[in-house]
Amino acid sequence: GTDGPDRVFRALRVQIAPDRAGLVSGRALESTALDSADVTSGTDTTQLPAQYSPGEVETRRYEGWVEAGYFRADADSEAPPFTIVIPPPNVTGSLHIGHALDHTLIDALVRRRRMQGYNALWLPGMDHAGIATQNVVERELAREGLSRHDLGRAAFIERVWQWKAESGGKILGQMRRLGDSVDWSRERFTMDAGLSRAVQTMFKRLYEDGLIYRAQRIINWCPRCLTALSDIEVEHSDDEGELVSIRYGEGSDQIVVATTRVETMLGDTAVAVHPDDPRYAHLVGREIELPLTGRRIPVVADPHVDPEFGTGAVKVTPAHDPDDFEIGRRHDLPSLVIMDERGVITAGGPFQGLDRFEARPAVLAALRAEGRIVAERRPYLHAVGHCSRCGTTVEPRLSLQWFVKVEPLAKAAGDAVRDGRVRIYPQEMSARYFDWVDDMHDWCISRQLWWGHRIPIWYGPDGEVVCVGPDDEPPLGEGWEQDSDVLDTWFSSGLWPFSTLGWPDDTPDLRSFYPTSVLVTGYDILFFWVARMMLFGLYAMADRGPDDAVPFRQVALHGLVRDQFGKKMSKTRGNTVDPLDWIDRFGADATRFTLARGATPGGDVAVSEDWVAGSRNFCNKLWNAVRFAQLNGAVTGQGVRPSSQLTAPDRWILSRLAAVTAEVDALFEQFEFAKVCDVLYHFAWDEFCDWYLELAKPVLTGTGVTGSDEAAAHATRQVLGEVLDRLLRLIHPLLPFVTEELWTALTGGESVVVARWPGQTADGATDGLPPLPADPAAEAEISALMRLVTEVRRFRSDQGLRPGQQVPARLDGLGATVLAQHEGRIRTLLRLSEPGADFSPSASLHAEGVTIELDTAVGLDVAAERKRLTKDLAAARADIEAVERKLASPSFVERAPAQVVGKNRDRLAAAQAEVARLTERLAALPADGAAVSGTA
RNA sequence: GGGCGCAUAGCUCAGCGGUAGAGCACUCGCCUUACAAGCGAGGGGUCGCAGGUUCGAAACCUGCUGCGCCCACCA
Repeated sequence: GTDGPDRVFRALRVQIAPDRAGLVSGRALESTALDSADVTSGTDTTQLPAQYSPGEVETRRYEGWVEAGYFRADADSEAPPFTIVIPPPNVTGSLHIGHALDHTLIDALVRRRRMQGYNALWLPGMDHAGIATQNVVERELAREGLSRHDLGRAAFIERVWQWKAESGGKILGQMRRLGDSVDWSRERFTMDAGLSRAVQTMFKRLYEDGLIYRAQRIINWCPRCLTALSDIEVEHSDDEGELVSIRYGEGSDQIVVATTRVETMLGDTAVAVHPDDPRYAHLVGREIELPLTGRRIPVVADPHVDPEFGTGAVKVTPAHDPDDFEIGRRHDLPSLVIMDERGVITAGGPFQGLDRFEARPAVLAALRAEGRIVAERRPYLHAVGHCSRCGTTVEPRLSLQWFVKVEPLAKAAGDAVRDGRVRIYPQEMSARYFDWVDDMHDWCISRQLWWGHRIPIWYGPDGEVVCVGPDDEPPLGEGWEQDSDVLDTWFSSGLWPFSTLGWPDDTPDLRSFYPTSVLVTGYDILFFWVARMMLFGLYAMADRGPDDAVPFRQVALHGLVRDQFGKKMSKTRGNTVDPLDWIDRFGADATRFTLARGATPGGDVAVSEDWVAGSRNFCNKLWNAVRFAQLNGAVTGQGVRPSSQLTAPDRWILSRLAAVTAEVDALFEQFEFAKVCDVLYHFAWDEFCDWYLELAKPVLTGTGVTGSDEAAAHATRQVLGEVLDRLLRLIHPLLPFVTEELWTALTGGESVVVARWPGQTADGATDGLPPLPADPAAEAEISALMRLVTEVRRFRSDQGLRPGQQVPARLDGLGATVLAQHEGRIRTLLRLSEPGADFSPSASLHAEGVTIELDTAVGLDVAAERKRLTKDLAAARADIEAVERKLASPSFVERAPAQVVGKNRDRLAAAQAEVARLTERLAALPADGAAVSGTA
């Protein structure tokens, strides 16, 4: 009573029938026995389909893995830990293609470590994303004609939780589709009770250490979101504005100031000039008239003013400009607030109630009417800050906020990278990190929002301020009230590497899995998130000592996903990609491979549908390689015979696989995902499929092989099985689904997810796979064979001969040797069925290589051949010239490494031989057309 | 305004001191009994420009040009 796909599965195993393969694993036999009905239904119908269909496989496999508990880490394990915490996606929406990239890379790292025998934990979770989520839900409410104030704080928060349940569920579903091997038993959310405890604990510690303080400051304010923003939540862009010069004062007491924000003049409380500026020395200390207001304001001298810029005089608006605020402090000026939290003028008078952008032209007009405008420059490009969430122009605003005193924390965060306790990949990116960490302003952490961690501060009726820890009782009684603000969402994300493991409690998870191993994320949140985790991790976990307090040992940064033209993806551009769409149409593996394949360290990834199709084709290639292996009775689990009993192609492919395995290991350690993909892709496709399988065919089918003996065939079946077995394991971290489907079918093993990695294993893991023998001799032999075959094919193609048509060739030197050893294989590769004839070793063995002889009697094209030979000759001559020039230089011979000189000598000899051979062949060619007689 | 990075085949990119590479696209020939989502062969690049260092430069240095990105309180 099973469904179709399962049948295909068992059928696969049936293919490894004992009579074909000789031996087969017990599991495969069991499977065979389970469903004898299918076995008898005939081999033709029970073969693997010719194409891989990911859809059904992926969901079935994923659920199977979760049920089997493969992704669950064990805090009591003896094995060395490997931990990655997910960069928690915002609950605001769904995962985009950038997440898919991030998850693909993380998953590949985690899966490899798991196979290597590490106690691997990938901890999943999500971020409550304070302002972003609140905005989304508020927008939703707005569609119902409601505002959050209509609901009230408690009901609104309830509503956000509801929203989180839906949206969060969607995200988790997407992660399953991607194949993320996360430990679902450890899923976290930044607003969980446990994490809230961590937030409160952290706040209290910082507060008690004097690292959190409350102060009246000019902060970035979003008049739309109605909250403070931190510096990094402000995005600057060069916007068109106007630079207006206004005359303040009258007669000899006049001074001209320039501003881009005319309307703020209503709040001016001084004019500042440079102390050494002779032009205005006489005015310093005097009061002049401020237009439109009837107020008189002082002229002060402040070194901040640049006498070179504009008129050298600055209007000072302490309540609405951070610089001016500082000047105001230095000169004890009053701060006059002329705007409310929505950016509406509250200064009274004719401008009362105007929005800041309406007030600007209105004030300008009024000034002009009084003849106060000296000059106007427009358009005037200058940097303007915008809210990173909604794009609204940020308004500097004087208000009472909570801040983290960053300096001591940032110093430690910088040092951890400087002295190598945390390594950033690629290293060049650490420069950016230092730029920021070494020059960080205090961090404004209070937000005037409802969705988030409430600031754990209570104010008493008599001005008392009490910080309430998670285990403290909040002060009760008349007049006590909790601060109404919430914390910046990055406050809780900064705790993520340890709050998720149980901190502040000393849990087994925290002991086992902290510090985490690698942090994988896009360079775009290096400042937002990575730096904050460094700040907080080093502080909170300081009792572990400097080495183990770090939140992660390595930071692997990747880039942004871009479209096929390298353009940034954006909704307005309409070039965004939904990862689910690609997964539906091409499969999760193809989607993952496409992303991984472009992932150079720190580099952006350009993708398009064509590339995904290419990756899908690769999956299909693997599928068919296994199909081939099945049909030919590949054997796994037996290892391979000693080299002396193997054919050259067998030894060659094993040797190559050994090299590839080592290469892949080294590349993974450097987070060179693109190269890992490249190496595996070319090994699997070019070397294994295009050459090895073709070479194995005659052995396996017993045709065309000298002696065609069964022992050799069995040895090759073992090699075929062994190579595919290991290859699938190597690719599994990148293509988890196909490899699982194929590996279990091929080997009868339980799951490749928990199969042992073919390369390096964790310290203490004793059951690694034995290393494969390197065999340089076999590699040389087979590459000679490849050259020979390629040369003949090229000739055939040049001459327009049909495949399989006899080629009149003479083999010299190595060519002859290769042919003598591999004639059967070569005949198969060249589709030459008849033995002997025009294709045989020649008696003339004057040099290495192949000589193809034109037989005009059968109508071969002399002109084409002459063209080819001439071209090759020119290339060879150019080569000689270049190398000779090099070798003629005494300084080259003296100074270049001996190896390089030797290589060049070899190259020269080879090129000279080539020229001789080509010259001879050219001379031997009949005149064009002349020899083609009527007898052809 | 400051800092960083990039300019290599039609497109996207790798190579970063010793014979110019990949994928896709393109041309030609093939339904070869694993795969036409395939097989075989091929064309295509004075490595942005100008100097310099070196026996040797796509790679190192300088300048220029053209693009990105990050940071930023110059009114």
